[in-house]
Amino acid sequence: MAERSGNDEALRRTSVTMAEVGRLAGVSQVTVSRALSSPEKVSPETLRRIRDAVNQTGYVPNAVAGALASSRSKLIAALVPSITNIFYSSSLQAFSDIMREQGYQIMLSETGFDPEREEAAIAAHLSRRPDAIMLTGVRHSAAARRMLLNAGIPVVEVWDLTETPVDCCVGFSQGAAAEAAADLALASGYRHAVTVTAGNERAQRRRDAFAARFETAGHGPVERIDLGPSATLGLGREALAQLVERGLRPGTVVFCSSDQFAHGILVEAAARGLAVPKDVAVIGFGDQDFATATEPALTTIRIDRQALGQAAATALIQRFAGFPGLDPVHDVGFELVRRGSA
Amino acid sequence: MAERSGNDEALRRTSVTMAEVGRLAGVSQVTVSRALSSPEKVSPETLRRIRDAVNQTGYVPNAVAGALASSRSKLIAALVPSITNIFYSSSLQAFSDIMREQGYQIMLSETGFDPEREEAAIAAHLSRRPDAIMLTGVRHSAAARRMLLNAGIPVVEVWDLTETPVDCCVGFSQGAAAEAAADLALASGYRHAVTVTAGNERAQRRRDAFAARFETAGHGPVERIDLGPSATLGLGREALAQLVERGLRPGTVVFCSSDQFAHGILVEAAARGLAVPKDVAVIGFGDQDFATATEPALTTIRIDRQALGQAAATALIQRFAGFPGLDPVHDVGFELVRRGSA
DNA sequence: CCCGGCAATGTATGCGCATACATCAATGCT
DNA sequence: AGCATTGATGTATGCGCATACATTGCCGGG
Repeated sequence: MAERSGNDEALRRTSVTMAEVGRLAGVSQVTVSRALSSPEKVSPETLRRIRDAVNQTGYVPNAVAGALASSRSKLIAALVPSITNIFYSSSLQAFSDIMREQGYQIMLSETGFDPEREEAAIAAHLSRRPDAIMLTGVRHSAAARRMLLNAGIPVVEVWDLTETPVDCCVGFSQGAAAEAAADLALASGYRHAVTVTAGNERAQRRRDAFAARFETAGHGPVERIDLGPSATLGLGREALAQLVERGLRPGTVVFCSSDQFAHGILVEAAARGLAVPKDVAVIGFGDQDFATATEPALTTIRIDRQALGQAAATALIQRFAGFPGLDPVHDVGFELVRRGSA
Repeated sequence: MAERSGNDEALRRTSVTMAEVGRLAGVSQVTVSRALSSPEKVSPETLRRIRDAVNQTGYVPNAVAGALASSRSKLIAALVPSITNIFYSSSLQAFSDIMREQGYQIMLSETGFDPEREEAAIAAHLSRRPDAIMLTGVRHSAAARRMLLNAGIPVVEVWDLTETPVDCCVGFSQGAAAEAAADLALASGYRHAVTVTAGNERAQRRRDAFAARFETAGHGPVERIDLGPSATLGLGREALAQLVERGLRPGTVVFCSSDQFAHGILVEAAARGLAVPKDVAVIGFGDQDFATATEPALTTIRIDRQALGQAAATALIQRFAGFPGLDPVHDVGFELVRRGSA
């Protein structure tokens, strides 16, 4: 495996150690260690010799040994439901960009919205002794919570808020966001509502909050179309098709758990010659990049996913720096963006 | 940090070790090690006591120490250009699902299509002594290649093919895929072509191959619209708008570097009352989930991203098992999917 | 001229585990 | 009965580094 090489001086199989580098530079292992981690503590001449030796041997520090010795791994565990879901991947991207700048690397696992998988992943990750862990959501199995508490490392839970985080959380109120959408729909005079919801708990909480608000206002019952775990344009189209077949009442607004569904509804409406928002109004969720470019543009709930990931990273960094008391609950909010579709 | 606890017996700060578990179970450290890694070598009674002790203490194995002692980390490094890009995230998902089943965990970094960032990420990852590494693309800096070869671990490069992989590669021919699209366009009678291309090297190779084929057939020159790094529906719309302003010739086909662009062109065409494929034909790339649900459905090049990730994982697993000679180059192919848009 | 202080380097140690090897008792075989 | 074999466990060791502490030489002030 990777056996070509040969063109290099450095073709050992057993990897180079600090001690070998030191031997070559005429110093001890510890001086090499210092030269790499705090060069100002080593004389310029020695530093030069050590750097030469490093280059000559192709030395790559063994961070495993370093982590064992120092009990700081510079690794962050990150658990997301799904990396193919732009919600999570884009906030993870912002999160890991900041962490990388600080010299941390990311160990990633997907949980598939499954608490059992999450629990297994937490156990696996904790055995690597990460310096911190990022979780998605605030609901975890009892065993998971126990492991996290015992680990004694900073923990940040993202995307949801709770009064009782394991350590701290960064998110927004799903309920408040959905209620804001309901209020907008009511204020705009829509009197019939349908929810189109993906099969995950966060989306369902929004659905329920939207429906409750709408029905409390005396306009109900809200019809619910619950779909599978993945939010696709095609499923959105089918949802509207189904709705039309069952008889679409004028003044109906459709509240979607993601912009993909909403977009599908727009496409299907266009294909059927229905006018949006006149014949059917649509509210999305997420404000994804295409939301401004649909026809009409999507009214949706914007979550600043970048900011969410950054806030999560910042929370951990603050904890590393020893400000554990700082804002255990951080609300990044949401923004209802009114465009053409509702 | 995570200081609540208290409700548990196990509220130490310095984490439990095998030796402590052993003390509690009345055996030595090594017996605990055996009980966990090969329980069949330990008597049932001892095993029971050890398991009790593990539960009682909330023992979490320290994989860092394990890795140092055994020089097997059960970690896989994975480098992708961008996790928010569904191309890479979905094949990464398939890749890591298989790896997880085999007991491996993933360390992830993004390279942003930047060889320098890639090189830095490779160095950082190799210091963690992963058991293998997955890279995207086959072009790497000289230093990166050297480090990879010196590391002496299996390396798999995905998404592209080359005769000279560092170790092995799994992908398809970008050029052949683009040429197939050009052939379809030519066979369908389109005589003018435009490319709409995102700012990354793989997309550009497809653009060039498409244009070359089209022009070689005597129909040129192919007009090129080169856009930024991210492929969005909005940019696709703008591309068509720009094209129309410059005077869209009848019988034009637009070859896009991604389905997002293609979708944007469909949306803009609809908004302008242009018929697809009559007034303008569109070929996408990727066969993303929405490609069947657009109006009309997208003609596109399908890449089986799942299969790609799985093949990459399989290649590594085979190498672990000691079949290093097996297919250093694995072509997963592509499929031209003809739907309504061209 | 002597001593305190600092800069530069070295020595010793252990992080928590896997692994090679040793021990010991029980068992089977001739 | 004697010996090899096997099962169950223990002892010793070191992976490669960080860290606490020790050492050495040099400089300047009193």
